[in-house]
Amino acid sequence: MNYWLIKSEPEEYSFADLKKDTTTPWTGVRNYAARNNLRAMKKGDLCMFYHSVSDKEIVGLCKVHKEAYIDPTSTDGDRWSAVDIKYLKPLKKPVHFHTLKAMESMQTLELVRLSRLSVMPVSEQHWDEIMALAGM
DNA sequence: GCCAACGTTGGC
DNA sequence: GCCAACGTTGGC
Repeated sequence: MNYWLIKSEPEEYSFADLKKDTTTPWTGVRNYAARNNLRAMKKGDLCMFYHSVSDKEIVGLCKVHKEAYIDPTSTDGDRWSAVDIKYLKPLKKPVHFHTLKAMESMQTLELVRLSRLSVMPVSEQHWDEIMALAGM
C-alpha cells in the first residue's frame, strides 16, 4: 500500500465533483514526474485530494480505482497516463498548506518542497501525521 | 549537448 | 496580478 497526494484547482474539478461522480478518470497530467507517479499507483492505494490555488488545503480522501492506462485526452501514443480514482470521504478537518509549511516535519513533503508537482507520493509518516491533523 | 527563451503552475 | 520555480523547446 502506497500513499499519494493529487492536486486539482477546485474551479476545475473539486472534491465535491468527485463525490458527485464517485469515480473519475484523472487525465490531463502533462509532466513526466507526475506521470511516473501515476504509473506507480496501485489499485487500492490511498490518495489525499488537495485543492490548489484558491483553497490550498487537503480536503478529502480517495483511492486508486484503476491503475495507469493511456490518457485518452492525449493523441501522443502512450506518452501520457491516466488513472481512475474513487471518492472515499472528506477530512473531518481540512489541512491547510500554511499549516504544513510551518511544520518542521513537513519540509520534506513534496507538496511543500516542489509546489508545482501535481501528483506526488506521501510517506507513511507524513500520511499519519496529516491524518492526525485532519482529525481522522 | 548546452543554454537562452519561453510557457505554466501555484503560492504570495 | 506578480513572480519564482521549474519544465520544455529549439537554435547553435
